[in-house]
Amino acid sequence: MHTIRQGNKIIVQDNNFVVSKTLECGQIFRYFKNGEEDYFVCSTDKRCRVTGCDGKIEIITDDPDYFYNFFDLNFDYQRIFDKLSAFPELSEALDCGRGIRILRQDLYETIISFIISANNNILRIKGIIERLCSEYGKNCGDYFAFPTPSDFKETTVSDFRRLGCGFRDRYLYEACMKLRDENILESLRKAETEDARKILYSFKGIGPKVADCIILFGLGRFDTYPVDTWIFKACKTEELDTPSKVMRYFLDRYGEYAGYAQQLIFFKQRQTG
DNA sequence: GGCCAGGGTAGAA
DNA sequence: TTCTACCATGGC
Repeated sequence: MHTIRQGNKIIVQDNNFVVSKTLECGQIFRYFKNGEEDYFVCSTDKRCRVTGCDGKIEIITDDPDYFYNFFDLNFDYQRIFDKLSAFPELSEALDCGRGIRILRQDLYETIISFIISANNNILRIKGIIERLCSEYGKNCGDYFAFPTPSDFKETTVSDFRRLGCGFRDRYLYEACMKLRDENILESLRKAETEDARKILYSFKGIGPKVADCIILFGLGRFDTYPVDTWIFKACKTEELDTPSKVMRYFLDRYGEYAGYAQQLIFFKQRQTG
């Protein structure tokens, strides 16, 4: 992998980076397709345009430092492919999902987004988040920022309901209150993964699956294995007949790369049913 | 018109 | 600790 920075542009030469797979694998909801391998991506109050394929990607943005970290461009995924190739059951998922990078998303934005994701589908999650941004986020010209905790200061439970959040309305209201205390985010960043799970379980609306998504996408840790309906369908056996058994088994099997293996399986399962 | 979606909570057993 | 009913909403 090789990256070149030129002003407001980052050029990435990497055969293990496919823009469409990275954005459409369910880890992020604020992306907008312009055309083939051509997207706008929003995170917090920042935005970039990502284009390109065949090993050459261009990222155009006013904040190259932010998106260099966001796309985790110091990290070479070849290492993970080599490690996971040792597991024969992953060979198809590795072929299918090659090119997915795990984005280093903003922790607070990830917490809110994945509370919304519970028992929901990706299309609707995107719609809810866009309505939250346009109603409460800062106007940045031709897009809206993700609302900060203080932007939500006067948002009521019924406001969340009105914007289509459903039964998650009170979870979001309470989470916004808690997250106005910056110390929680710092505690999460400093905590060991198992302790981070416990902190996240103290939020109403966050259980095992959502917590592991937040730790994977918001803290960038791969010692996670979020089990949603797709993963459960793909992984269940006679012995592994509950989500918690699936989670424990594959956390142990794939270890420090479990989160990435999970993402490959999720992607393949959604492609092929 | 039921079924399903990046599930979780509360209460019961 | 594990089982069950229930929770809003929109696309299919």
